[in-house]
Amino acid sequence: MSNIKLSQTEENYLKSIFHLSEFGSKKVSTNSISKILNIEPASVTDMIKKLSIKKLIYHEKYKGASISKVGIKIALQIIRRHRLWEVFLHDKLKFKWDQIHEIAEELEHVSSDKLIDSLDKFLKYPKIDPHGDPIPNKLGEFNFIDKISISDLNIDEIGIVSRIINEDEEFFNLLNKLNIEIGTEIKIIDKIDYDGSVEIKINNKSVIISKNIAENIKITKI
Amino acid sequence: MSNIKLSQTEENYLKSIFHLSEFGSKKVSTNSISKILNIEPASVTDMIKKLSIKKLIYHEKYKGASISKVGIKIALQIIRRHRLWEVFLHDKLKFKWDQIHEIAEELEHVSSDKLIDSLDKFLKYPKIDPHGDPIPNKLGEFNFIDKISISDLNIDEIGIVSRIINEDEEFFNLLNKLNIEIGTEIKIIDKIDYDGSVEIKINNKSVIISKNIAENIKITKI
DNA sequence: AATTTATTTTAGACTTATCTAAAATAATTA
DNA sequence: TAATTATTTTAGATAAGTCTAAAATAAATT
Repeated sequence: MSNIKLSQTEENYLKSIFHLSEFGSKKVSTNSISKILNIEPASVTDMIKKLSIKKLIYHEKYKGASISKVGIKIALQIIRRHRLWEVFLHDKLKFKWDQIHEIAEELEHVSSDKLIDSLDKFLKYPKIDPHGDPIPNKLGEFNFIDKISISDLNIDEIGIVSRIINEDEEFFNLLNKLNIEIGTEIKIIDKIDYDGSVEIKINNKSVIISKNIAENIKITKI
Repeated sequence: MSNIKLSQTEENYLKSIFHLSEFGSKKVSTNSISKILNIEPASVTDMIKKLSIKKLIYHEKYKGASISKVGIKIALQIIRRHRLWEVFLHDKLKFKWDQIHEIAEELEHVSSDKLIDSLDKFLKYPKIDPHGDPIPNKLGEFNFIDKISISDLNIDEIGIVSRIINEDEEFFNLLNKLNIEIGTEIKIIDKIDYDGSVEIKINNKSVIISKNIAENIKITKI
């Protein structure tokens, strides 16, 4: 096993770099890491050096960082832990959808592999977390996520809500009000050219949602 | 609420001081903390100062430390978290009795009160952990623990195993072999004066256990 | 009681993760 | 392309938690 033991801080940087790199496909700037972690760029530079030495990322001065194969593997395990805990908090402890992220941020750093595999089993090997994001298995494999949002559907097309991007409480409340959750069927009634709003039908009721909302709801076309 | 946010390290020191002080009743020496945490006495002195400033313990130079009311309250919450996670690991994730302590040491520092109260509810408000130690409720109240061990019973008396002190794997395996667990009924057949060994009957089978073993098994007399 | 031994504290140093201010480099704009 | 602006890095400082070596105090022994 590649059992490099990382500090919580290193894990957080690595996870952020992985996310910013879009699954390892892009270079990541010092500034973008700085913003996402709310840490000064100078400190980010230090950590970039540290992770480079450990070969979890590659780095050329002034040219941004890219994540290595090993880095990706570790990042996926951290994400696996995070998402499994989210499922636990939501399904078992009955936490609301918008309250789970913060606690999972702490739980994800508990490092026992046996713990995570047992939790996975206990939860019956879930494939997605409560926001619809895929959960990597212990090998780091996962189902690709839906990239189509409500905005991308055409009039009369139908989709199933598969993933919610925004994790805010306000957004949660809004979706609650609209009766939208993972699995909800949505039909496009009209698309308003003026501002990109979309009229949709849910359970035979039709509502108009803004472009921003429509873009934060990913769907699987059927 | 007394929401003083402590670091993991501070929590570990406080918990150790609480345990060493025997529920706040005794003064605790620098050396004893040093030994239990495997940290040099000089470092312990530093932390004692820090916790004193926060009024979680009292300290007079060269005279040992004693834990304050607030310190006890916080220590009990850390213990509550630890023991609830142990129940979760044992009952839900099916971890063996001797494997839960280490993981609970990490989980206990996840700080959300809501998490712990939800976990408590999910586990149906357990009163004891898998070793038989009492779990404080959210107010810090708990049932007093049995202080009698097998060695303290007289011939022909009967007790129910209520608590296992030693948490080693070897001890776990031994108890497994002897068919002893929390709730097992034990009758004293004979006490051997020579070395303090005790002959006991479990499920109608009688065995002789050493003084040391007998002292590591606490019981409730019936 | 004086000496020896043990315990505790102080002093100074190290590591990790952070910061601010300034310097170096890259990117943008005029 | 030269000047300006933005980004990144370096340099030096700080806080938390640890260490070792030495000094101060307390406890035990002769």
